[in-house]
Amino acid sequence: MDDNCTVFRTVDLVSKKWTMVILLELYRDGGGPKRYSTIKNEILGITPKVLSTRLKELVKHDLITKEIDVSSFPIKTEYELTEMGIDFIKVIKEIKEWALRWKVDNRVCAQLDCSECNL
Amino acid sequence: MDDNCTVFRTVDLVSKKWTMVILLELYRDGGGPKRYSTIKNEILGITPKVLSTRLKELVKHDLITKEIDVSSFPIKTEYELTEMGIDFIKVIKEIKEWALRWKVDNRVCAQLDCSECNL
DNA sequence: CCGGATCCTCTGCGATACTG
DNA sequence: CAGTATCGCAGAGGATCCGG
Repeated sequence: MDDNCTVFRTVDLVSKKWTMVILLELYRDGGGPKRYSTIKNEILGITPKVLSTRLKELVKHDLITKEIDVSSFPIKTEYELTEMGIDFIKVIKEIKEWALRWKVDNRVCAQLDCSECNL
Repeated sequence: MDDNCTVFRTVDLVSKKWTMVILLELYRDGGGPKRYSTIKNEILGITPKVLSTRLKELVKHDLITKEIDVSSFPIKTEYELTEMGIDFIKVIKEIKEWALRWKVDNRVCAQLDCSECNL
């Protein structure tokens, strides 16, 4: 198995730090377009540089789209999952199912069944 | 969403670099126990330090087991997926399915349907 | 020999400040 | 508001070394 393998390269892309969390955030609450600042404020602990970097990667690989509204002030940028990005959410759902089967070690998630994530 | 969320923390664990590739390698060829050197030689590009670190993490979180055979010479260590680890393979399979749906961009994988990964 | 540990380098991430 | 600039540190890459 080397970097000529599709799965290998895909894993390398999506398993970068914060990537799945960002995708999950864009999926929550119905999956509509979300602004940079909204994402940053919802994801606790992420820094602007990393968020910016990840968003660019995701746009480049067509998992999300970026729309800039220049007419408004202040400038409004919105990110949204593509069909391909939405389809990837099922992977994260699978991770959630697995985690709940094997690793439920805190009361909050056990009670809520991770409903906060809207998964 | 913060680090009190089970999904959040699980993603942080499994999305570390090389983790999924290692799990996949332990699943290939029937999923029997495999030696440190075998894993290192099969996964092109991984360094001994990172492999060692990831294996420890995976043992700690019960996704794999480590068995040391002191009686033999040279000493033989073998790693093997636990039931929990095997169950996680379905996540990686889901990633493969997704990759093949959206990202088949090289002939090798398109032809082989990633059969080299035994997925 | 095998299964790592060690040392060093270098990219990547975290934290804060700042700008078009 | 949506990022970039800068700095410091942790983690990954590369080579070598070492105990059993």
